[in-house]
Amino acid sequence: MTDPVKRTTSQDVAQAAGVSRTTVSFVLNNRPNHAIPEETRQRILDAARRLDYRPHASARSLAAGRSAVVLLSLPDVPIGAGISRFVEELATALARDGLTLVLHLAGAHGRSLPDVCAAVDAWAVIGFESFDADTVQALKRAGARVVLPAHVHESPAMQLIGRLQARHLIDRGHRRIGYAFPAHRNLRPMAEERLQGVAGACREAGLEPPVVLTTDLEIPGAAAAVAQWKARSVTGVCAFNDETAIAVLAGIREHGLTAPGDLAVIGVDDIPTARLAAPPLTTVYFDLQEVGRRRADAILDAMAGRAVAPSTFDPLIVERSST
Amino acid sequence: MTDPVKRTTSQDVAQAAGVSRTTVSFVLNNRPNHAIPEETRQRILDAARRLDYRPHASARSLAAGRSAVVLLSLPDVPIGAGISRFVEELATALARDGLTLVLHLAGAHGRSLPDVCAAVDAWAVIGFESFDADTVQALKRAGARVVLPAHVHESPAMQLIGRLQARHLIDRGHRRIGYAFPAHRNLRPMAEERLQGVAGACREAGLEPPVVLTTDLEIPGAAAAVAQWKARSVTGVCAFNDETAIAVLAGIREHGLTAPGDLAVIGVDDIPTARLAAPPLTTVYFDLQEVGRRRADAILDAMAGRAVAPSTFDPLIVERSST
DNA sequence: GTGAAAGCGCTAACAC
DNA sequence: GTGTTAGCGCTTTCAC
Repeated sequence: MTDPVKRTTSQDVAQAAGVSRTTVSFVLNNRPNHAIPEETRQRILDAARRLDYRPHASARSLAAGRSAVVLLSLPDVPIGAGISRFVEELATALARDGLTLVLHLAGAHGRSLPDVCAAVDAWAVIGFESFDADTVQALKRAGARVVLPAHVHESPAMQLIGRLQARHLIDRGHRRIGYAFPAHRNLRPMAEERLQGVAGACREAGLEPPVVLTTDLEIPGAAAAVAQWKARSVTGVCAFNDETAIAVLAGIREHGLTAPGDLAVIGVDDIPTARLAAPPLTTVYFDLQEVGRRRADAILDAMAGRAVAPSTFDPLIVERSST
Repeated sequence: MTDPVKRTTSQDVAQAAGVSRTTVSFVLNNRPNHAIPEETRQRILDAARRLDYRPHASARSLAAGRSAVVLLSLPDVPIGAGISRFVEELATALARDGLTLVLHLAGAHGRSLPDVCAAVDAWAVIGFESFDADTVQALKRAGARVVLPAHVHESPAMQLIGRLQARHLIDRGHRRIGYAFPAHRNLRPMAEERLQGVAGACREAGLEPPVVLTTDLEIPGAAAAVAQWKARSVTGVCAFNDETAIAVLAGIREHGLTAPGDLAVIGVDDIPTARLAAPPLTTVYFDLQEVGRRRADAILDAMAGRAVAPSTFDPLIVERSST
């Protein structure tokens, strides 16, 4: 279990190739300045492969003064296919530059992000949400050289989603909009942003502000919200996400009503069960994979000291029968 | 961006406390042998706190010959609340022993697990599924000192889930059982295990083997499966998970039929939308948080060279109206 | 083109 | 009790 399994060191490779460790280092990191003859290069590469040599990460980062680890902080919310693809894309892009991505699940009781950052000696830390200034400072003190939010959940993008939802409803003639706010507290900040977008769209269309009601993921709660919306003549509701939207749909059925006739509802995320809802749920979809790709570029830019391109975002309405 | 922000070193702390680096090291790692006077101890601790000193992880693990990083490999499947809690629990337990947990999302294109293991210089690697012998070897070569599967998705546990589902149906008088197999290929191995359990329960009850049909997450596919089951006089189906079960439910509605009268269905996971389905879905729930806690103990045992306690598992039926 | 040598920040014998 | 010292495995400057 704790057997000290002798690691193969660059010394071993050097010996096997009949050169010095310096030369091995040069070849393996292909340093441009030192023109090493192809013959020697191959000999070293071969030896390394034969011995299954892996540079010791700690030693390497200690000496080089920079690690090759990038840490992504994920919020404590369900990780669906979208985020998975985002992570995948990011990991792949970073791998192309020799960087390795690891994840941290931001949770109440776990280790703090700066702690984790220090523990893995991360060179860059990416957040799915923006970090506040204190966190950024703490991360830098913990050794992170570049810190940046993923921007995915940043205001403009998040607001755009709400805006899109509301506009979809308004375009279909709804004049009184409801908003189904999530009960889960980790979701609040994101929800606030989206709600801003909905409110903005209503304002621009000359409508009253949305009737916002917190909706948990239980039928009774959802049914109560539906009753309220009906009482206040809301005809269409934007839900924070698909789960909340599905709860609203369940609330509608509970009253013996139907969507979209009695109340239209639109979600966000296009989770797999959205299309299986009764009725199939109209929702906003956005390609997190694409976002991941762009984020990776931004990180690479930041790491190279180049200017970071602002991130963009193209959410899309998937129209089904709930609206 | 790449500003070299001088790190505070143990030297700085030593200086501030007026002692040598050795003493600092002893105090901070509270080495038992060297009885250091409380007064000095406090002075050093204070200095460290004041300077916000964090030992450089790479240097530390290089010198100590062991890192404090534990890597958890997560399968490329949606990470729901269950797995999140498992991770939380694990991270918390490990943190109590000074260990830091980071995650790797096993995906097709990302970096391989041994690569990640080497990159973060992980001391232990935990898998959500069992690793094959080759992987274990590769991980050890990559520097992992203890490698162990999380056992969560191991055969006995997974089979138990299927068994439980089938038994629930059989107890309610169903004599012909169907199995809704997931279309997603990453889910196959786990699904095979669960199906084994269902088949076992049928066998024991003297029933014919379950009618297994692959069911994707679209209404047409699910409706087709439902038609088949009806044609083959299946009256109850065990679905691989709740999403698949919800698809089956949608398929049932598509035919103008109802659950459980025309076809009963039972899922696994108790996802939030399970209770919002039409009708609310009966499902198997298991407390991954509890599993995480036990796994953490096992890891600590393994790391301390103690015998690893076998993991156990207590899935539970959440009965709602779909059965 | 290749190698010798000096660290990176820390730990842990071993001396005092 | 505390400090001195020798590395851990690697990178990198500078000399050959």
